[in-house]
Amino acid sequence: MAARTMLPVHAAPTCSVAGAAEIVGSKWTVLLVHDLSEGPRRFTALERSCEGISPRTLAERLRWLETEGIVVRHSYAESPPRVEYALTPKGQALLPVVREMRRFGHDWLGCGVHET
Amino acid sequence: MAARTMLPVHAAPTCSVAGAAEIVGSKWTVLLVHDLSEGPRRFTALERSCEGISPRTLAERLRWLETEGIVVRHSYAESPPRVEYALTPKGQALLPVVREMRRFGHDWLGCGVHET
DNA sequence: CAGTATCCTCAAAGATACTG
DNA sequence: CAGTATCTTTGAGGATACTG
Repeated sequence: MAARTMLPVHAAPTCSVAGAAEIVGSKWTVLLVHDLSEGPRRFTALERSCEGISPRTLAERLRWLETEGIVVRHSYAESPPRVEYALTPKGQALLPVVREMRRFGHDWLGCGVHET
Repeated sequence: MAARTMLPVHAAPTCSVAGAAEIVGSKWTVLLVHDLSEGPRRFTALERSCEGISPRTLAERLRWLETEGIVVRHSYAESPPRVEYALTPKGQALLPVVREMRRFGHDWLGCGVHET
């Protein structure tokens, strides 16, 4: 897919499925939620687990997820600086979707057998 | 989201979630599966229920879903011509994902309350 | 470490018109 | 009815380099 419009977000989609699709409709979004489901993660950790994402895209996605209320950013004024991202309750509400996606991938795409 | 690459499909994604995201990662795909979950539908019917999709895009999406084995096309040599699209077992396996998406949309996006 | 700043590519998909 | 043919826009997101 391509130039899908990822951002209208508050245009109140016609149906709940379409609304969820706006959010789920990105490989990165889903992957990030999946990663964060195991606990808070730092920028670099997410960068590593999302094979091939660029820092630009990662920062953008995280910012977007934050405005969607799916992720929270916690910044600790330490040295070296530490920032962690975590799921909000809304973000956690997305986990059943991710779970079913994983099941589907496992059952029908013949992959992910050994993964979490 | 935008110019997301929707088609690598057989590049065997790293994990099952990513694999499913390749499929679910389009508003249209999900909407079409959702529509077809109620039974076979004709081109024009799908065109109507997918508010705003162009015939070009619809035809393309359907073709893609067909090659993915998610949808079957049945063409009846009548006059006027009739073509119907239906979900395959693989396509039906996607329904739990759609169901969870709908639940999420309903619970957190405040929409879809009266819809199927 | 956790990002920004720039530049650029490229494919999804809209609009419109036409056809077997 | 069920699409195809063109043409064009658009914007996500990759690459790379730099910074508080």
